[in-house]
Amino acid sequence: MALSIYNSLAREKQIFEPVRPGRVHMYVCGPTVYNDAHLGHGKTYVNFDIIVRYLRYLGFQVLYVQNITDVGHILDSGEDRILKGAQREQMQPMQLVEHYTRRYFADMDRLNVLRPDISPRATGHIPEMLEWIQRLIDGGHAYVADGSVYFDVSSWESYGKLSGRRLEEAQTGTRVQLADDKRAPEDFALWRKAEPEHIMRWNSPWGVGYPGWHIECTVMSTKYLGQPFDIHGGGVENKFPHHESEIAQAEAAHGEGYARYWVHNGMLMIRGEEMHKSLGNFISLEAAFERWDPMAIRFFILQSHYRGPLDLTEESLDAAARGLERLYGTVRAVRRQLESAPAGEASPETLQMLDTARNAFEASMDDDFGTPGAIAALFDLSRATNVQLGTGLTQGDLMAIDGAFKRLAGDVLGVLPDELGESDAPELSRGLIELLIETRRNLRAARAFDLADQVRDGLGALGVQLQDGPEGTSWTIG
RNA sequence: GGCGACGUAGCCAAGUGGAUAAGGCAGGGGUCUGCAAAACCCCCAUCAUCGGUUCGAACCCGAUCGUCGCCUCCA
Repeated sequence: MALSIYNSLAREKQIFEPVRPGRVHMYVCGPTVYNDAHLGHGKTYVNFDIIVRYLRYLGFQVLYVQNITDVGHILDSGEDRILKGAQREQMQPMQLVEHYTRRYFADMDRLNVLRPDISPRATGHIPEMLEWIQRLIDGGHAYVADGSVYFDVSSWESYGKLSGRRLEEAQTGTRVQLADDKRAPEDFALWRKAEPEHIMRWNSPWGVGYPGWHIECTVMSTKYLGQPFDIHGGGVENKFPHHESEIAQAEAAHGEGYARYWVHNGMLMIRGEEMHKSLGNFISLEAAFERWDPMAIRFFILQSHYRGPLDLTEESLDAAARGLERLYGTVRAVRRQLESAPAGEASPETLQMLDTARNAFEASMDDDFGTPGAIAALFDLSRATNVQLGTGLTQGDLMAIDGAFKRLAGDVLGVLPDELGESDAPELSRGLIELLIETRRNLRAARAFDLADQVRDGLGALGVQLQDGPEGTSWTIG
């Protein structure tokens, strides 16, 4: 079955066909690094991480570019987030940017988000932006006004094709409240004249200034991925005006065909509302990690479809964490049993079971990266495996099952660490736990259940859970 | 006001025209166990409301109610 992707530009799912056979060039709008990353960033970059991972699983050679926005952007209010952040933290702008860039990557690492192949910074591409803007001016799609340069939206007929938004002619004749040199309110800035107090500034043919918000993505994606490239991703809230403007300025300079597939992911909600500092429901990833395992957060994100909104509550995250633990339980049991299993090849039944799971997993992923269905396939495999576990599986069987989990839950979904639980514990702890388990076994044999339970409860209070099975007692740290 | 998305069990969340509406969490009943946990088995929804289209709709169309997003920076 072929991979299909929902293309925002076409408003429908389409069979994915890369520009270059076997290769995928993909760009995703990155963060503005002026503050700590929050759960919303987590959702977005986990969503796109899955796309990259699955494309690689399918055998594509993926080149993944995600920018770092380190230029303060023009706000009509005159504020600039990076400058504000720098003032707040008593840092130079570039120092602030460096600080938060590092923290961003550290957070993403914990969520097991693979790093992009290229993380270009806006400030490193000013010359390319100047060139691009000049090309737009030369082509009659941009104009200079008092040291600033604006894209002339009226010069580009297909403006609005992504967002389905038509320009409101009603405003054209009215007086623009904002002190602007724009000819039309919908025109957007490519280059902005710097006020004297603006620290981040560069020389340009039009005077000292700084780049507009949309131009960096167009310039950097094209520079590293060519034009056209395959996939351009970002949050839905960027569809307009950001992505719409990107398309216009890209195609006005280089002709139709900027990015083939536009992929937008849904927002993360906190108890039904968008996360906002002003709403008091802002949760940084760092804070979330104190309460939940990063893997559980990742798993929670993947249990809903990337395109939909995801409503987060404490209960729903707790529920996801318990579900993930169920999957881990199976993998642990498989690995434990491997230590004492008889040699032998994987049986046809086992291979059949894995085939079924893999087919269901791929069918769901092929349908616009349906991670919820893929996870359901893993739960089905988990149950089937648990049933088989008591039937004398061979080393071949167990290795095949473990391999499937590693591939699907580990490589593709990224929710299965290489090591689970027990082996993480320091050697001394492991020795002590084993010793206590042995003692408890003797107590039980002597039918001294009170003392045996005391040992179990005591370990439980320390976070060590015991499970009695037909082949002895196993333990996990949770 | 304009554009758009959504409303599926106690909760989270798939499914978007066809035979019993995925999966997880929680809950109930069992099996196993000294007990517990884990695991396994069984049970738990007619898809916001109303009206259409169709042999057939949660899935298509219309209306209504409700929630949310974008239209200004935002992942």
